[in-house]
Amino acid sequence: MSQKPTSRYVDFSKLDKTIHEKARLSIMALLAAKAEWSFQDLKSELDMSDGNLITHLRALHNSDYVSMEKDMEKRPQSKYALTATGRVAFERYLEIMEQILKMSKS
Amino acid sequence: MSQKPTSRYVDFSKLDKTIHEKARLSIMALLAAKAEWSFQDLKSELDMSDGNLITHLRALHNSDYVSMEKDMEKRPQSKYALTATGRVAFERYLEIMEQILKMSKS
DNA sequence: GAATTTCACTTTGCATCACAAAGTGAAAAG
DNA sequence: CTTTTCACTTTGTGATGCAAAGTGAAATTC
Repeated sequence: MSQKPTSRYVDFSKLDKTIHEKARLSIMALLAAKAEWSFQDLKSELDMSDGNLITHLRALHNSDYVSMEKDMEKRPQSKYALTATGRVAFERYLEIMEQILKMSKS
Repeated sequence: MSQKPTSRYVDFSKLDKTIHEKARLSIMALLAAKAEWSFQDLKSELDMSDGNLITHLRALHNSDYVSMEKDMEKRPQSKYALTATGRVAFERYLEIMEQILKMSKS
């Protein structure tokens, strides 16, 4: 069933495309470093437009990597966090990236 | 002149976009690991179409990251390698990626 | 030596996608 | 009650990743 033969090098195809995109990698890294972020904090930290940020957050949410929690009691203030799935996927991404680093340095 | 304020986190905007793209990152990593590659070897290692591969190689060449050397004596057999510029840019990319790894793991 | 294959491309075309700008609706602030 | 803030949504555009098919020259096969 698996068609790609193993090589001496890293299998780059395993690099999760959803995570690899720069903007989303940034978001994932921030969410991994601090548990919960508001939309506003992510926005000012990453310096992205509303539309762009929400689009990437939605993409990550659709992959079940990020949870969106709307706090409806206080004015619309959403909280974003990694899901368990997201954490696992991100760790996997980091592992492969680390292999690339190792391979590239030697 | 520089408008973006420094934050506690990694400055993701410094991640070289030309290198970050998956296909080109793969190429750069392979060229960093082994000095010279033929078109054919890159192609079979990365499992990419001709058009796709040459496009990415050309993009890297246009940024002066990769040298293309046509060996005209023997049938068209091109050799690809990192330029000095390319090596520096790639090392810089790896440094930033390493910061992201560190930050994400703690 | 004619036909086929290999190689390193080029061209074309499509579909995805990043991104910005402007709009929306509700709540809070003034 | 008007304005601002917040968390979005909608729309539009340009870039770009990628495959498929073509090209031309050299090497190989017959």
